[in-house]
Amino acid sequence: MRRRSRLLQRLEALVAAALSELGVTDLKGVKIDLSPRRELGDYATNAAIVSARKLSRQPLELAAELAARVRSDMFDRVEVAKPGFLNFFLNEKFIQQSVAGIIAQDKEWGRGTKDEGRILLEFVSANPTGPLHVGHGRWAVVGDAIARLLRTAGYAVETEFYVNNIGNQVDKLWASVQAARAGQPVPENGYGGAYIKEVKGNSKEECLASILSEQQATLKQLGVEFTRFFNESDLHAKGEVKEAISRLEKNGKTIVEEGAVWFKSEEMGDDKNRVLVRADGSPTYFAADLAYHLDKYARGFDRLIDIWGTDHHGYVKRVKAAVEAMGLPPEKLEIIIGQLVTLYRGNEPVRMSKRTGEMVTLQEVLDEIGPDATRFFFAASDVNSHLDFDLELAKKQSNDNPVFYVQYAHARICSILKKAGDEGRRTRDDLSSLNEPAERELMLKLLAWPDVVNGAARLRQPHKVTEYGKELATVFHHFYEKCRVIGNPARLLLVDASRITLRNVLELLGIKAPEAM
RNA sequence: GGGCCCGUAGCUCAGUUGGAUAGAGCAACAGAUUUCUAAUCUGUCGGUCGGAGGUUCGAAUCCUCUCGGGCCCGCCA
Repeated sequence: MRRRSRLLQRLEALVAAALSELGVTDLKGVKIDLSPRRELGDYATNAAIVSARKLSRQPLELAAELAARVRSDMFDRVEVAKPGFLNFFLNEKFIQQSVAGIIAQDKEWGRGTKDEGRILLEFVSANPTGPLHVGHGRWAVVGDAIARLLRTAGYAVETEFYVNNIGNQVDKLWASVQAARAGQPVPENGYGGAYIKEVKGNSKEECLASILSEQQATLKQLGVEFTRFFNESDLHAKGEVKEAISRLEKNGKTIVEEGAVWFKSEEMGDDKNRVLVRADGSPTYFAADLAYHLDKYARGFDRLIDIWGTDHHGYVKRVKAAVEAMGLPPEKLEIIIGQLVTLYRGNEPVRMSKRTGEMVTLQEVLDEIGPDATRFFFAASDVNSHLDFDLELAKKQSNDNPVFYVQYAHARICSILKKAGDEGRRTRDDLSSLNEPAERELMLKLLAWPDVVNGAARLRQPHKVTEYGKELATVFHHFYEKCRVIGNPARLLLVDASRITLRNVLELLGIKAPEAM
């Protein structure tokens, strides 16, 4: 059973009980949701429509019977509508009491139960061969927002950044740095970016450390902190790469051909077999990555989540196959594939390549539009969608960017509460005077917050939170225009509940909730 | 050739475990401030949900085909 708000849980229980009285115990397909329009009530269920067929009954008739059996002081009335929907009209008192509960819960408002399990979330994992670019920014923001989302939903989450600190790429980096210092041209397949000349350090290791530390500084400025940075070299040092390969060998999943050791992924649905150990005896990136996953599994998490760019999507099948072949449960591993970011300057796409050196760094974007707008912008779109990031627009919009709209609502609230002073601190739980449409809309929107958190966490979609933030700000601003607050204790309580909810929304997104703007 | 993702208003995007009349921001136009923050609000304009079939009481959402765009198919990482 999905975790839901108390409000929805209660409605579900009522509907389930009524259905059960009519002989329906199968709840498959039965949904309870917010009504699309207020004339249709506050919440609605398709229970009668879905169940009618199982009973060979007319939906409208069944709906009428259900409506007669659903009785609660939660709502004033239940109406039956067209195809067979049941529309619930919530009782004012119930809504008001629920809103009063928000203030009591404060920072806990919207949080799930604490014991949902342990999750390891890996994201960004950029190579330490150059500055983070805009694409990394998307994963940094989305990954961090998902981590916060899952924590809010009740999971214990650790976040990890995998550092590929050995191998061809880093050798090429060092060669490129040396060439640049000697005034020589960029080596074959080397790195030609302008930053190469700036890299500090007198050894390969020092260069890597200096690049990594710049990446970390950028991430910190963005407000993204990792539980740990995990070095690929540690896997080799601890013998885990050999361990991963020998596990596959032991399970008969390898074959030696042309001098190389291959993982027999073809027989597990992959297009072809994959090399684990090259003919020269060195392990591939793939082998190290398997060791990394072996290590993650050994650490006892309930679930492992990786966020990868779509350019790695073909890699999913072979990693899952290998995990299974190592004798580990593949269903614990969840891989989120996100679409890439295309950078525009006006109508002109900006090509990004470390090789040619033409790129826009995450640091530059941060310096230009700031962490709050950067975070909101990246968190606001579905990772399944390709993102066109227009630098000029992002900069230009900085004054009517949605993030400021949401923050402004919070600042406005704080201003009101400050002005109300002592009056605002006179906490009375009597909200019974809140009966105007604008007040009701605001209260209902506030009460939806726990379900927004649950839904967004379950689907790993932080953009649902930004959407909710925009909606809540809109409803609040509307309320503000209609209803004078100061001098009305009940409204002050409602405003405080709005403040708490907005703050929790922004907190969940890692965006500041300013008290003044 | 095979695979994954996307296609919704002029622009950027929400809306998919199938629900009722498809939404918002920006842009454009017209308004609102003796009143708690105008970074706000109200109204107008704007749609063959890429296209064609199919399933269903019901499709932007699911299936098939098709068109368009992005990405992948290394003994690179």
